[in-house]
Amino acid sequence: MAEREVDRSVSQTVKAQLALRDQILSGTLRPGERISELQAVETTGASRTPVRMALVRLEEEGLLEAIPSGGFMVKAFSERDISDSIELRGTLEGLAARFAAERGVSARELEPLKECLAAIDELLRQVPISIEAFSSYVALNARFHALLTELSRSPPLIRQIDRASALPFASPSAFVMAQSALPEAQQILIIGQEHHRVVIDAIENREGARAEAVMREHARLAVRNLRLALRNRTHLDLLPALARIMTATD
Amino acid sequence: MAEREVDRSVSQTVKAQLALRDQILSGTLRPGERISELQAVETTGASRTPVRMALVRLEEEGLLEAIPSGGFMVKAFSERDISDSIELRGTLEGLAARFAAERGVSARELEPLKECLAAIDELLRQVPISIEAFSSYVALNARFHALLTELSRSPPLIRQIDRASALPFASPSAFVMAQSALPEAQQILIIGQEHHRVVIDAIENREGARAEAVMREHARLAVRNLRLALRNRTHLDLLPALARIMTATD
DNA sequence: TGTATGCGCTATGTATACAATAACTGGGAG
DNA sequence: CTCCCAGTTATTGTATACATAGCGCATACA
Repeated sequence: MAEREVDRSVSQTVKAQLALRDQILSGTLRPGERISELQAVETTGASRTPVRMALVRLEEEGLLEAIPSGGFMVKAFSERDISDSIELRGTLEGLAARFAAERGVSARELEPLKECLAAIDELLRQVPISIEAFSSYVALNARFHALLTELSRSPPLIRQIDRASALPFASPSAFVMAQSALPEAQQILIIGQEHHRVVIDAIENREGARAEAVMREHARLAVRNLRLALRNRTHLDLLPALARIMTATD
Repeated sequence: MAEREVDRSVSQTVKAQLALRDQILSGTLRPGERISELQAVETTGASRTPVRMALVRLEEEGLLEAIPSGGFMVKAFSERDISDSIELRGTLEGLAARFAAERGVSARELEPLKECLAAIDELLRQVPISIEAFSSYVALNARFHALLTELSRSPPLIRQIDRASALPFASPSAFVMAQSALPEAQQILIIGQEHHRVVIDAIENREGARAEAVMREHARLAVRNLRLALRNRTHLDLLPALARIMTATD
């Protein structure tokens, strides 16, 4: 190669990891397919060492599976896998909410959460919600969940929640995306927002069990709606990454 | 090097990973200490590439922390980190028990669990329990937890529980070890066994909420006893790995 | 004497060469 | 015609060489 002008500001490992993840989520690499290191080297521009590091990280992340005889393949997920992953994240977020409530949170710490809540309230006043408002909602919702997780002040728990959310279909955003495919989207967003409101109230009043319960309910709502959305196969194109990765027959 | 007679049956990466983990847990590498790749190459016998792979995996596992400027250091844990990790695992195992109960488990699948239960019952008939019986108990207890996890039939959940148990102090065995330091060890083992009995009963009767609740109680018992054991600093030498890794001041 | 700057060394990130194994293909025999 | 074995090829696992960035120490100047 002549163009040895690599960008040193970000490591080749990270670049390869991002590029490969993108290839998986965009469908360039299909589930079950073995990933050729050589091919990955060509498409990512990095050399074999950083590519291999990226592959290991993606395996730990859950997007790849190690092949016993060597190498990696793209993992395939069933509908059950996906709903379990959402429920799993909800359970962990429930624990985070409980920790926050039991350990106490200052008003100052709760402020960003309340701002998020208010911003979403504002968006939901529109009927029907616009496309732009919807993408704002997705961002705000992700922020709300991240802030809530932080409130637990438990590094091990935060770490696990991050890991559980790494799978694209288990992230809070995926939850909202799935909802968007349904005709009842607006109502669902409103219910979700009510859950957010209750969890803040529970944390403020140091009601651990209630905070936990509502977050778990929040996740179950997501699971229910995901199932509904998947029944309407016509809506699947709204969830392209999901449709591509969900090929296992359960 | 002249002795180029490496064992090809297990990869150098795995060997390096095991060796480094052992060095961390045995205290050769101390928390906060930067891990030198060169030194790791010398002590493990593998070359830099597998050593680096092992370091990445140990980071994902949670034993190491990446240093922004490059390289890895041994992570330090606080008492809070450790009790949170145990509660975290208990929460996940609770979800596994719930899944098993709700989704139904055949008598044949439950059989190994019941055998485990009976074997532990047998051990606990000894008063006081002997050292050999105690190590059998540790093994049987770990097996019980692993079997229970499997019953959830949820690969994503099983994966997360394995990850949560990877940290040495969060594994079911650590729980028992911590207990062993207490004068009331025998009683605690009996209570733990009662939890095991109840969770099987709940799964058999498809009582998801009860199965979940008892597993969470099981974890809280572990947390409580760990705290008690840590109060008795004289007992800390019974938990050497724990004492070494737990240096963060919280 | 203290601080700042520059030089050198060491350790990490990256690239590539080499070795070994697993898969595939072609040919031969039953 | 099919199945099995062997050879070849391609791909992964491992080792090492090279480049670069960061860190420390020493020296010089204020």
